[in-house]
Amino acid sequence: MQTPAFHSHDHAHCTGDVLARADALMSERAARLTPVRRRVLEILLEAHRAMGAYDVLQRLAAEGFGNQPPVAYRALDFLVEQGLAHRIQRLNAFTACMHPGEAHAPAFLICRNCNAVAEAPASPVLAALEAAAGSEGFAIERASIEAVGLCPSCQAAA
Amino acid sequence: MQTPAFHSHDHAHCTGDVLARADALMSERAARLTPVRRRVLEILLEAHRAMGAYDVLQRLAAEGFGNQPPVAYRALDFLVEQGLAHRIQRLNAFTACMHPGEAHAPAFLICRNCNAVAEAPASPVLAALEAAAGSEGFAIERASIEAVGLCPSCQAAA
DNA sequence: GGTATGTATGTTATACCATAACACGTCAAG
DNA sequence: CTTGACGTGTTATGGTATAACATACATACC
Repeated sequence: MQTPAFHSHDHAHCTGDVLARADALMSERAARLTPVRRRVLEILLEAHRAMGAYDVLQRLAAEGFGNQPPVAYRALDFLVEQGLAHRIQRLNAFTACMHPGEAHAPAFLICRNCNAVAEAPASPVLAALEAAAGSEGFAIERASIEAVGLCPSCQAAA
Repeated sequence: MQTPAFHSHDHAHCTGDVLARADALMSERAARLTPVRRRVLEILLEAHRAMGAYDVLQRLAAEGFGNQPPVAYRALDFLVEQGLAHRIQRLNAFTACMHPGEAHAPAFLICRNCNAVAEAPASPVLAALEAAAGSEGFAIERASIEAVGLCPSCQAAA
């Protein structure tokens, strides 16, 4: 599977697909995809774009879950730890991972016009970064690679 | 000049050197390195690590400058625009650029133990990222590449 | 079944990060 | 000497994130 990218796609299908794989992954590990956590993942998948913690929280509260920040942050942190979601530093926001389970070093392409976020294949990027870090004697544990620019649609519009 | 890295170095020298080059750059352009801005740059250089805006503000206030957040943020934003400082998204913090003027795509190595931050040469990383983005039709304007891990000293200590 | 233990959720309170909007001062151009 | 651009100071507010504690729920073990 290539990256989901900015192009149109069968959204219901990709959402269901990811959820199913999330369930499978959580059984494999000893992790529990509780109602709040599952719902947060669904919300992220439905939105299909980066959402702030407080946006997620609002949705949760409207559905009878707790309405205090920690409720959202805990679920989001869990999803990030489990590789089911990613945090976009640049936007102080979160987005569902579109191919959970696969080992992947995420690189994000953020459109500054429409705010869409795509995951790009980042292995070569990571390799280059490892090389640069290695020559400094630095041991990388996690990396975040985020690019801001214009997605294809917004380039066309301009 | 290679990256400053995590190793010991003549700190007074690198600070003075960068300041001198900042002055030169500001004359070239039509930009003004006013007292507040210059002082903020000095503070960042002296600290030689990432500092939050409020940390900088505290220092400024103690020296008779304004003590409200915008004072710090405006100076910091100016320095970032001019390429004299960088924002570290991961830390909500700022750090002085160690080689201003030189075209450079910054990649940051952040030690999770001692919080030191080094700039690593990122051209290859950037190239790989451009390639990945290009295949999606995405046009990169700015990128932030940040790695969290352990610096050499903290690896040795562990 | 009952109970202990760990984990998840809910809630209060607070800390931290960032910017909008307006007032005042200064300096150079006209 | 006035106008306009820019920089700084200040008030107020908005957005992001977490510490700390209380409660509930699940599972495993007796």
